Amino acid sequence: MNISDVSQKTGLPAKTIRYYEEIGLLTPNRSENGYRVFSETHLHKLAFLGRARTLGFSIEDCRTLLALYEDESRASADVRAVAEEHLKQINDKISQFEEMRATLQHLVRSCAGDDRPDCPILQDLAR
Amino acid sequence: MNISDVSQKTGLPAKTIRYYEEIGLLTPNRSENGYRVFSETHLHKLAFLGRARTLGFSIEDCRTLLALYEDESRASADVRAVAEEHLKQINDKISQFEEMRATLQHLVRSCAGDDRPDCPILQDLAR
DNA sequence: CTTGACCTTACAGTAACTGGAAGCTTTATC
DNA sequence: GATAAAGCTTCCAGTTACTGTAAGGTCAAG
Repeated sequence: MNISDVSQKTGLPAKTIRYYEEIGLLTPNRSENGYRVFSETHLHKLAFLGRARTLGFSIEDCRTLLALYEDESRASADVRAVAEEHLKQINDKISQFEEMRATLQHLVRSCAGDDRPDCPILQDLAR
Repeated sequence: MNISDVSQKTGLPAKTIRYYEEIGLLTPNRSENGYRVFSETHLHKLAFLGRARTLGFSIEDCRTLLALYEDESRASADVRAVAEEHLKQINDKISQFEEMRATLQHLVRSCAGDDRPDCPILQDLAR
């Protein structure tokens, strides 16, 4: 399989697939002309990576998860630890964004939004 | 005022203040020895920037907001438009993170987290 | 007069790609 | 068989908003 087939099947841009190779997440074979050749295994790995990225895992987490995935003697505790840590970070981020949202909503609502210069939003920022 | 005073008063790292100058958000004066000298106005601008960044506005938004702040004849509608757009983006992000959270929570809960290799998390990623 | 704190610039690195240029290979068309 | 279009390659730069580090000038204290 050439890269565009894999791109199409996994939904990952070819650029991204090349990038994943560059950082050592997978190593496709090469045909004589230098083109990358992907196997079913590579396809699975890329799908795995795509899914993990969709769930917000960092590339380094992905590397870890991929290693665990391939380690038949892994402990599920190790996998869960990675996921739990990530979940914690997501919760933190949501909290931060919700705080921003609350403030912004309040400010937007209190701003007339007309052609006059008076603006509670700017007043808040400047306080 | 030297940079460390400003840093202390605004809570912004000196590095960040220098960076803001570099990208043209403010232009402190210089004393003979080359040290930056900040006025009260600079201090206000930096506080403004710090607050805007806390609310998640991008640097480019900050630039726009700062310009509006200094434009006495601004229309509050322009300010509100920036804030509303930003709010929309935050809402999008929250939605995305909440989706991740829901999936991750489910997966974490369904994983035994012991020394056995069976793991629903990996199964999901590999599906 | 030296030590330490503070200031300067300049360059590199971060995360995870993305865009674009220059150039080879393969495939389709005439 | 020539040529053009599509697809592949590598390499380099740019993105966001800083942060770290190095090398070196300046200032206040003892």
